[in-house]
Amino acid sequence: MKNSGEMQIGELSKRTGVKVDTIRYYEKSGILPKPPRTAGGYRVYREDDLNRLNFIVRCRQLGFSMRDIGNLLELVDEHDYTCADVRDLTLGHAAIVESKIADLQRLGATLRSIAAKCTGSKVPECPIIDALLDPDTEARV
Amino acid sequence: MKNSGEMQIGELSKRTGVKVDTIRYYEKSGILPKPPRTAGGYRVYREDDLNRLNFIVRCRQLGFSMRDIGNLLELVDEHDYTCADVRDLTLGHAAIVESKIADLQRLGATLRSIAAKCTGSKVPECPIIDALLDPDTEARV
DNA sequence: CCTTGACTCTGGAGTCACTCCAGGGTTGAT
DNA sequence: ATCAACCCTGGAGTGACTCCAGAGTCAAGG
Repeated sequence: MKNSGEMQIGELSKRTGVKVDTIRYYEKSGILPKPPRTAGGYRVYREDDLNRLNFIVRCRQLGFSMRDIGNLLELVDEHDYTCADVRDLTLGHAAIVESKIADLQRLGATLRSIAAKCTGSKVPECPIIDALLDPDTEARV
Repeated sequence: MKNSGEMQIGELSKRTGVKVDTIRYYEKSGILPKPPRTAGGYRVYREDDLNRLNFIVRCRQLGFSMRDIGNLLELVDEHDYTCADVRDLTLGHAAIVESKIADLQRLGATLRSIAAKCTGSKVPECPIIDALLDPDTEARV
């Protein structure tokens, strides 16, 4: 691609770190627009697509679902969002993240406490197995 | 089921909180043994199955994958595990949990910091969107 | 004996967010 | 002319379920 901002899917992939297959998947899912094609049927992307894809990547890294991202992009595309809409989405997501952290912390504590009971010996009586078999083990997540 | 420990799938489901479909899925996946059937083809379960299923539930709640659980149960079934084997599996899993927690904590901090920039006003310029569009936002997970 | 309703069966499809593959076409350089 | 490196499509696979349609089973009531 000689032209300034134009590239094909491989370069877009390299510049965003998103796999080629995944880019096509995003297109099929509707969060990336269908790009124009060359005579040979190759997709042609521009800087805009690069930015949009980077946006998607960042959202995914932050744990937003594709549905969330779709909503976000729809708002952006329509220039019809309020900042409050977006903040709500973000804070709602942050709350989910918090509770996941709490769950995992309880989980980690349980795992460590049952592992700590283990002597590492070769006997077939294992406190970990026992703990897992015991209905009273605190293992609520 | 008049007999002491015998029950069919619905009761097993109620007593473990595992959906009927999921129990059948566990059977198909090989971590629950194929139970005997009545003349009519209904699965018949006993207390043993209840215990095993509770074990599975507890492991799943602790975040073990079905593959892990399969390995664990294989060891148990063969009476051929050492306590150290099991501890290794548990601690390996605990390490993964720790790193997930760290990831989520970074994630939560990023979400809160970008949401904090938001005024909630109705203007279409949104600091959250800007932050997401900005390639320098620290959003590594 | 018949019907009703609650239960169960199987096989298959759907979910999410990709990932991989086979079997082919395009492009640019040698 | 041929070669490697790219690109295309459609379909299948992942994990851990969940849901469904359409059919069969069983116990109780009329």
